[in-house]
Amino acid sequence: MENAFQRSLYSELDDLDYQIVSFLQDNARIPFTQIAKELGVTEKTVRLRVQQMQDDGMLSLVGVVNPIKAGIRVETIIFIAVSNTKLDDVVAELQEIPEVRLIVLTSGEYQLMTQVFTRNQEELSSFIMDKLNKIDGITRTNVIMELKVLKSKLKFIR
Amino acid sequence: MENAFQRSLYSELDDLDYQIVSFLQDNARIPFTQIAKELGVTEKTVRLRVQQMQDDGMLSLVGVVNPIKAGIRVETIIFIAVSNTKLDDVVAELQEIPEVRLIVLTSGEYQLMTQVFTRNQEELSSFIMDKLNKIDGITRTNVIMELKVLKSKLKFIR
DNA sequence: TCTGAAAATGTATTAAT
DNA sequence: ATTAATACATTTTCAGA
Repeated sequence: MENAFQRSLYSELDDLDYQIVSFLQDNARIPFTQIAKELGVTEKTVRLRVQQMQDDGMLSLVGVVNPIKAGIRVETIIFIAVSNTKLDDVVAELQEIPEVRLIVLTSGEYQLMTQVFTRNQEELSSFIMDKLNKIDGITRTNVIMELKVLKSKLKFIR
Repeated sequence: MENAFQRSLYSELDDLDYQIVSFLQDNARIPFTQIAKELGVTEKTVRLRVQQMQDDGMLSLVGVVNPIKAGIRVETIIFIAVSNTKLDDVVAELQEIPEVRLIVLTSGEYQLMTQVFTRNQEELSSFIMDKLNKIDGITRTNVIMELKVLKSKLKFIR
């Protein structure tokens, strides 16, 4: 019998993978048997595909905590310019700071973009004064407040 | 008998919630019975807490696809300045564009920060030329390439 | 806490490339 | 020859009361 789910030469995920993923994106704990029934394959097949995708690092099934609900009221983007010879050191220091959720090396006038979560303004100001400003090698920063998230498409669509 | 898991006055999540969450952050499909055994509570308690946290919007159990593995090779941050009267319209248009993963209203010289995912440079340039530049009301943009993610702490830690 | 129903797991087998 | 899908038996988990 013909297999309706052809694995593409060019994509790492085939039709079946995508369909399985689309269920799991909504609910990571949906029973494999239910996915299997909806897609007309066996539960074992679904389980195998999910396992493979996880092993390949394509798919993660994770619990995510809403930072707002967990008391994070202030989210900021801080761009950081660094003297070139100190970049590694600065990154190493930033990596140790819990308020720093994200560090990205970027093009443009600042080498680093960071996202910083704090419970309130006071925590932000003490982060900047007591931690950020004490790191050697930082030449300039640009603090941008996140006022409101207007769109967030976490789900991957082909 | 005293309850070892005190619900804090200041946090919406108590100790038990955090411990449950820390298991689910690693593996959203871990059996509740296993969490229960590790924490010395009943499976029912774990199930109830997870249900409550999900109902309250604190916790989501989701499948996440690694964009790199799914063919996304170019990630950019695009800051967008908009004439004030057109902000809503611009946001509405951006919301319809699939390459735009994230839109945040920000302080600073640009009102909007967006994150844009494309498969390659060509897709990025056609996004900018054919979509972004055709939106009425945008006065200035600043395109920043994400070169490398150096830290990404998705997990919430108290 | 208990219990039937549902789901997940493990093994062996078959099919496809 | 290797990889994936299926069938089925067993164990575990789930979701009520």
